[in-house]
Amino acid sequence: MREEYVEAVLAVVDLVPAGSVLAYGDVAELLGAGGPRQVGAVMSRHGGQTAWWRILKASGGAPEGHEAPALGHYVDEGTPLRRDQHGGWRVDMPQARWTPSDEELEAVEAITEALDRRLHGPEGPGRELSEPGSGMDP
DNA sequence: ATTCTGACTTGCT
DNA sequence: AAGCAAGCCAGAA
Repeated sequence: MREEYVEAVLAVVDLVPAGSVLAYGDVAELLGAGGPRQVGAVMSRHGGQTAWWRILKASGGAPEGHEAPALGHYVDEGTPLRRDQHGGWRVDMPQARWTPSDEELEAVEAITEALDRRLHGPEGPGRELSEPGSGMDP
């Protein structure tokens, strides 16, 4: 994926306050680009330098393969958790899910805007130039 | 072009 | 509540 997308995702992650979380799909939706799997891919490769535990599955489960350290952070930050039987736990999504304030929403918008600009280029995506040799004439 | 894979989601048993 | 299938989006082989 493009480097610009990676930076946009990480920027959003940095916006999430301690004690709150966002699902992969939520980030994708805020960004208006890519899907849950793309966000997951970004976190997998570049999440190390961020508060990666604040981005997780929509079901409330911690990032695949990182449940132990994630739990430590959740306890630290007082993230709402729910116990389930057999000693399992999961983040209480309805409570923990981050809902951006107006200002925060503005910041998010700034990010998506920058992303669109950098992704589609300073020129609009609506540009219709036909490249030489791209003709599909029979 | 086709197929496989993955820090995902949702809908249906 | 838990398991399964199908969708979904991009990158890699």
